[in-house]
Amino acid sequence: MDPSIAQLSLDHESRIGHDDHQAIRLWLRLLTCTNLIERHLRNRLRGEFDITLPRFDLMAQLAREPQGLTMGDLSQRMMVSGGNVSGIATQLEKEGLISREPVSGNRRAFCVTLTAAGNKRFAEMAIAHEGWIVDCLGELSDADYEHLMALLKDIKSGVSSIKD
Amino acid sequence: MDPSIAQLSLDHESRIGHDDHQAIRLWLRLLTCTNLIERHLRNRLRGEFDITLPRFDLMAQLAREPQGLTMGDLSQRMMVSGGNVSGIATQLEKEGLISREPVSGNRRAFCVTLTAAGNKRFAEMAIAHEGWIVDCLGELSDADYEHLMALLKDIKSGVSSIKD
DNA sequence: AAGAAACATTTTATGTTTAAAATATTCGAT
DNA sequence: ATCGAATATTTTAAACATAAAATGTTTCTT
Repeated sequence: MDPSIAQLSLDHESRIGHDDHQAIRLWLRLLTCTNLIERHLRNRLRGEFDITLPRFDLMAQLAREPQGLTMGDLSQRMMVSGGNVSGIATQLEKEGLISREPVSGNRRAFCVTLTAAGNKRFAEMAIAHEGWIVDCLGELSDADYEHLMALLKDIKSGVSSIKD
Repeated sequence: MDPSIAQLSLDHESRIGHDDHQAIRLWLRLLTCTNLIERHLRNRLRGEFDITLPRFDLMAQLAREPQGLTMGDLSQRMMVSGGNVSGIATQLEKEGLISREPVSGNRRAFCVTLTAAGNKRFAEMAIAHEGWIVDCLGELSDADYEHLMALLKDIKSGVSSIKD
């Protein structure tokens, strides 16, 4: 086979060589799947709602907590740095989708909530978003869903237990 | 249960509500697993070799193609934009790990290859890198590996077939 | 009550990533 | 031969991400 043509696959698995190990192959496949889906969601959110995935994620957290969350709560739940949340919140605030108000009794913290406009907008987006995910993952049988969830749970707890 | 305490999990799955659908739960777990592993690899590469994951990925592509790749090849294989590859390559070139040379017969393209120093450095990193991945994924049985690979393959081909 | 430590957030500096514009080259169809 | 389309790359602007420093607040210890 012509070596210049042999390796034209377009994803991360193109990185593997024939004698690499099982774990690397699995990792690259996992990475490819996640990246493909994430990119799809990003493009859809951008194209249909003119919003980025991080902004959507922040709104999703707030949608589940009508009483609001502090910046620190958001940072923890989104697993990103506080500075990052600060920047994303600033933009959503500028668009009128969230509000940041002082917390009575703790002048360090802010209580972040969806505005009425933010709630309305998120409700529209959430329906579409769920549909896109079903498009990506909906072909699996119930048994496959369960098995995949279980395997990923094992991986997640394993990785979480690794110290830096 | 106190609702203010009920949802303190620290990952993307904190986003799910009790009546959300299967597909969303699976997607969030997939995302969490990938992000945890990716973050771990990033931190390790930074801490032990002072290199970023994208730079490592670019070198990994070149390591498999000793005759070199064009910028466009790299963009396709790494599944990132050309501008991105351009920036990453500029940095690696400055560090003396890759070289960009004109292609005879096509003055638009550049042939990118690992330098001798790049090859040596990559060989060291690749061994450590594989070890880290085994640390993250090594607890799975052979049967689980195979099953997970198969499930992810189905997802990958399904997502790939979705048009933008 | 005073000082130290911990907390909550923002700012700054640096780096990654993308889309889109700009530049330059090659190819193809008249 | 030349005009236009396609190709290959770089540059630019905007968003995202982190770590570290800065700011202000609260709590703990003495």
